[in-house]
Amino acid sequence: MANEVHRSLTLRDVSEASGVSEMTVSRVLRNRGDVSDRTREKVLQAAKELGYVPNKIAGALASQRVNLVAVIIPSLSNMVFPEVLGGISEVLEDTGLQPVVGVTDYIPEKEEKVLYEMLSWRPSGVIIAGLEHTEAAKAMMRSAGIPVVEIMDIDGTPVDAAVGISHRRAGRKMAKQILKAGYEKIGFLGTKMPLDHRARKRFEGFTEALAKGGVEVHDQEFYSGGSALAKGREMTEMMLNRSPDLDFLYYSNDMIGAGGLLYLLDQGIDVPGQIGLAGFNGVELLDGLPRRLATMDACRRASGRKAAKIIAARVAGEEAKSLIELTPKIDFGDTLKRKKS
Amino acid sequence: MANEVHRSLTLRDVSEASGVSEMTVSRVLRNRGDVSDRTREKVLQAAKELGYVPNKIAGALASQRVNLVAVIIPSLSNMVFPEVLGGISEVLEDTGLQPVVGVTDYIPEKEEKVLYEMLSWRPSGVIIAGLEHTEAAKAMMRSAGIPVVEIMDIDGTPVDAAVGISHRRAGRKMAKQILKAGYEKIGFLGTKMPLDHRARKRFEGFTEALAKGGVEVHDQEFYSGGSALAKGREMTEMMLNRSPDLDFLYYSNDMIGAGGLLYLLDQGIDVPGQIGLAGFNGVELLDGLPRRLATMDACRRASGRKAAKIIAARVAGEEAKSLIELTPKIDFGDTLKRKKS
DNA sequence: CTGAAAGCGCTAACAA
DNA sequence: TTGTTAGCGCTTTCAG
Repeated sequence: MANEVHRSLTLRDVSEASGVSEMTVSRVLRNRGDVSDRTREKVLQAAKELGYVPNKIAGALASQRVNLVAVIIPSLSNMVFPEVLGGISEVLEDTGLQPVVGVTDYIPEKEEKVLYEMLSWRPSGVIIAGLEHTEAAKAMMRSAGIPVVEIMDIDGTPVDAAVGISHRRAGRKMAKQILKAGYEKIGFLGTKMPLDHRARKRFEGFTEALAKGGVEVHDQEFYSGGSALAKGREMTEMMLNRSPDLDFLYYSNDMIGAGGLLYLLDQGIDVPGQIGLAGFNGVELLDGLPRRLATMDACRRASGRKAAKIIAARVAGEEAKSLIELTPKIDFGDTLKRKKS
Repeated sequence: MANEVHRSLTLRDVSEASGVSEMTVSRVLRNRGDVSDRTREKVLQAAKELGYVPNKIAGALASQRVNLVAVIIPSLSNMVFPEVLGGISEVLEDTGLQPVVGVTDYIPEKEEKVLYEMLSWRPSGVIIAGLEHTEAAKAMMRSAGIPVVEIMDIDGTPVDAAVGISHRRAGRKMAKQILKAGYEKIGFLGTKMPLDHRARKRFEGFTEALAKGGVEVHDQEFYSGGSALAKGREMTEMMLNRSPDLDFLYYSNDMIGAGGLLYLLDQGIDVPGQIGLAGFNGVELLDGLPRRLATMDACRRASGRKAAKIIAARVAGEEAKSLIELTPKIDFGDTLKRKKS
């Protein structure tokens, strides 16, 4: 007993214990087909007593069906992604599908590897962040023969379906509001991540719309690593020392924006009178700060939900819309003047 | 072509395309056994051209080996858990094992379900948060015949192996420091989560150590839902209105502690002179706040790493220590006096 | 170094 | 309502 090699229980064990054929046991355990109440009882009883756990590997191989949805995201520590995941889980919960998460750390090669790894388990669908992937990755997704939804961005060409906001448009929108409020000397602070395409697109849209208003970004600063809040503080200090005449700071995310806000408040600077601020994301996390940072919500939960719905529909053999643009709303918070000064 | 039903490529397709037996193709693709360079070339070439992705389901069924490790945690939005995951991934990365995450939302029944679901994929090991599980869950883990590591807590009896800190001891330790610094009227603020056993144990240890010093918790308050930062602010305000004579506030996590800190600073209260504060966790996220909150680090990354190492060792057939207690360090920050006042 | 045969544990399809 | 038969796509084992 003690030294016995471990062997999982099989249908056969349950079959023998209950005196019912393997096939019928299988039917009971899956709630498929008609089985008499008496037989069902016997089977359930035996399965429970033995502590039988079905082997999905064998099941999947035999049925050619896997109830898994591959979800591939850049990071878990960004807060953004857990929320997307929440939306996905919420919808998948009552479809019999299950999300399985893979993380890429914003590295295309890792994304490719993770994708390959996940596809080798033959999931029923893929939800993947962004529209930028290696050629090999795109090829894999195209030839996998399963629904693929790219989320959180729609500025580009999806492999199959896409759900998300236009970051370019988001950048433009914020720029317009800033100009409208009368700010003129604008600084930008962001992450040093050439591979964060969404941040890049926001920045592009932002500068483009400023340009249309005859304004250009006056100073900019990028960071990498470390605590975002602390970095926001430092960068803001550096930038204002260098360019004391700035009247607006646009941050590529709310965390560094919050750091900047705390710094300015420390310094006794009038926000948004003397300097206005805006971030991006709508992070609920920050709700308790002394002022609410102006921001724009990226529709994370909704993205997750809609993407999951597309997958679920397609898996069920239904048609589903394949391009959904969500519209982020600006939240002026307390750090962006609302009218021309 | 267009209406063709999708069928994944198989070893057989590669075999035919390369003119090499399926068996040899399999060997090449897994780097197993000796294969001549020429054959290898042909196979690799064919596989690449076809875009073959191996079917791990079939592979796992045939080999009775699955390179997956089930990781079961209460939540992804808690920040704590992504860090643990980081530690796990870091170690598993070079072992050929892959973490697969399941989330329980702190609900025992959901934990049981998630566990069942994951075990049905026959993973090579389980890493699960906490020591409290339903009887059924414990039974499943015991009879799965794979290594199981319970993490983030060691106050209890593990099913198999355990890695983590003693939350009871952590609570005691903080209480002692608070008393030592001379605080006497102490309030506690936490989450209303009867199922967060670790927070509960910290609280128990805390009150116990205070009692030894002849002090008891003077006031307490619990919250649920909402932004932790904002809640910390509100709760602190409420509590101080109710009990203005408090001289120390102990929070069950850093986020609400930070909210409290911001509130006190707003009010112009002298921290830590008039009121001292402490939280729990050592959240790097908060580094940019005006003051550093006193806290205690929960060794999250280390827990993940050690747990993964135990799994990896056991999977490799090696012995591995099965109870590892990590020791959290107090960080006094700027909100806890260091000597008797 | 390469190949053929036998199954992994389950389910689809059909038969009784 | 229940049982039988034949695989699913791969790897193990053993034979060349």
